[in-house]
Parts: sequence; C-alpha cells; structure tokens
Amino acid sequence: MPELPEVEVVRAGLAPALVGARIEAVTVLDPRALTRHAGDAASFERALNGRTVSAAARRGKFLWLPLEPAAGAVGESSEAIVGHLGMSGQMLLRPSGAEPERHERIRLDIAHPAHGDLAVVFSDQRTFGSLAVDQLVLTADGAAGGWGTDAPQVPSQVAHIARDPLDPAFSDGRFAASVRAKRSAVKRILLDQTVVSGVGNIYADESLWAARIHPETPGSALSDRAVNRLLAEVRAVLERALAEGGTSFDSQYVNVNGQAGYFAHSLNAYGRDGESCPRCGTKLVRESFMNRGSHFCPKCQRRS
DNA sequence: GGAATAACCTGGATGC
DNA sequence: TGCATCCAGGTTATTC
Repeated sequence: MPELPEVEVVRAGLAPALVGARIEAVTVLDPRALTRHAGDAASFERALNGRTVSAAARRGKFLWLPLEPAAGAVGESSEAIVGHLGMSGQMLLRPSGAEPERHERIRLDIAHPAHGDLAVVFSDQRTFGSLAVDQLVLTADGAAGGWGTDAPQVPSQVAHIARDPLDPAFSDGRFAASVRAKRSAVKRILLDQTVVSGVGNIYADESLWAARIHPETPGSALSDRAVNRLLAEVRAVLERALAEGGTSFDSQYVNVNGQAGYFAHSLNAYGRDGESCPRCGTKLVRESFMNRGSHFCPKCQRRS
C-alpha cells in the first residue's frame, strides 16, 4: 500500500517529466477519482488545460504539483494539483497515445520541453485515491511545505496533515509530547496523520517491532526514551524502504514506470504471522486492530 | 474536545 | 465450475 516511501518514489519519478511540462489535455474517465475536488470533472479539466507544472512536492502520503499562473493571470499562482494514492492508486508515465490502463481514472496529456509528449495516467483499482485542484496556503511554521519544494505553501486540504519524520522541519519534541499526552494505543497514534504523517499499517507494525513496543501500549505509558527509540525506528524503517523502492504486494504499488519495490522481502513483522520472529524465534502473531491487521512478536513486544 | 467506529471501494483468495 | 463471502487498509464523517 502506498505509504511515505512509495509516495516519495512516485514523486521523485514524476518530477523530471512533469516540472516544466505544459498540460495539453485532461481526460476524466471516472469522476470518483475526483472526490477531493470541489467541482465537477469539467471544472477540473478547465482548471488544468494549458497550465504548466512548476514543482513536484510531497508531505506524508499527499502529493501536489504547484502550477504556474494561468495565461493572462496577474501575480503568483496559488493553485496546485493535489493527489492521494489511497490504497491502490498509481501515477504512471506512459508514451503519448498509450493504450488505457485497466483501472485508469484520469489522464493528463503533457508536453515537456526536453522530454516531448507524454501521458500521466492516474490508475486506481479500489478508488480510494483521488486528484483535485486546490488552493495553496501558507504553512503554519513558515518552513517549506514538504519534500520537493522550497515554497512555504501546502494545498489547503493538506494543511492539517503533520509533517513526516523525514521532513527537516519535523519537530521531535512536539511528536513526543503528542504521543505522551494521549491514552490511545501507540499504533493508533502512529496512524494518526495529524500527529505524524506518512506512516501506514505496514510501517507502523515494522517500526513497533523494531522498537520492541506492543502496538496497544497507551502513548501515555511510554517513557521519553521509548518514544525517542520509536521515532528513530520509524525513520530507519522509512529510509530503508525508500532505498529499496518501497513495498509492493500483488502489484498494488508500482513506481511511475510500473515497476514494483523490493522492501516486502525485508519486512520483519508485517504479514509474517505464524513465522518465527527474526530476533527471538517466537512465533509472530496477527491480531485485529482498528479494522485491520496488527502483526507483532508476543515475546519481544510485551503488553504493558 | 478527544477517542473510537463505520463507511467507502474492488478484486483476489477461499470455501462450499 | 460457479457462486458467495471474506479480506486488505487510508481517510473522513459520525457517534460516543
């Protein structure tokens, strides 16, 4: 599933082809892919036709593509295409005129001064992902909005999302204070994108396993040392996954060229229930938690 | 206001 | 073989 490493791989893959490209045509094949867009498909198409992409940015699992001012507009543009891949969304770069993908929802035909004509295809099996045209707003802390941009701006619908742990402006102290102020299970806190962004079910399980913390430990029961250890493991897991191109299951996640990542082979806990813990040899278990699976070692990660 | 839960959605896997 | 059911999980609206 697309979490921070997967979305970052997509952002980095899109940037060279999209930054500086002009949008020549927009085709919305399924309006359900516009659930985050305030208007209809026609307004989405009108807002993008003829616009030029100025950057490819990301915060947590959200991507956005700031746009240069529309022809005839006065002053700086404050609009961007904002996207979320949901559970099965893909952003694919294809040759211009390529055959439609099986779950293609939206296609942008672009012209890049160096790379020529290309198609940007938003494909999504489960339709939890979506694109939108959104207004950019100033960041609350004045720092850059996220990876891939120096501008202190984020789309309005991303403003409530916390910075991710790989963001230079992420505050370790604020994160620790938030965790320790909550009685909720620490895994629930890790999945709360207003506390820390970019972490989903896979990397939450992996980080908690690495930090030897039971997923249902209340945040308020963790010591400062434990919270710092957990944050360090979150960062380490995300960085390793990023280096390996992300985690792919059943082709649910691929990069812009349709290639899978390799981190699934490096998982220690997620999806390995019934197998031996790589650390102590105890059989890993899976429990239902928040309508999803929670994978952990009952010996290394004792319930407190 | 914080915390927990339901709903959204599709296709692969599984069971009968 | 074909049909029904279960399962995966990110975000948000709703409920407690």
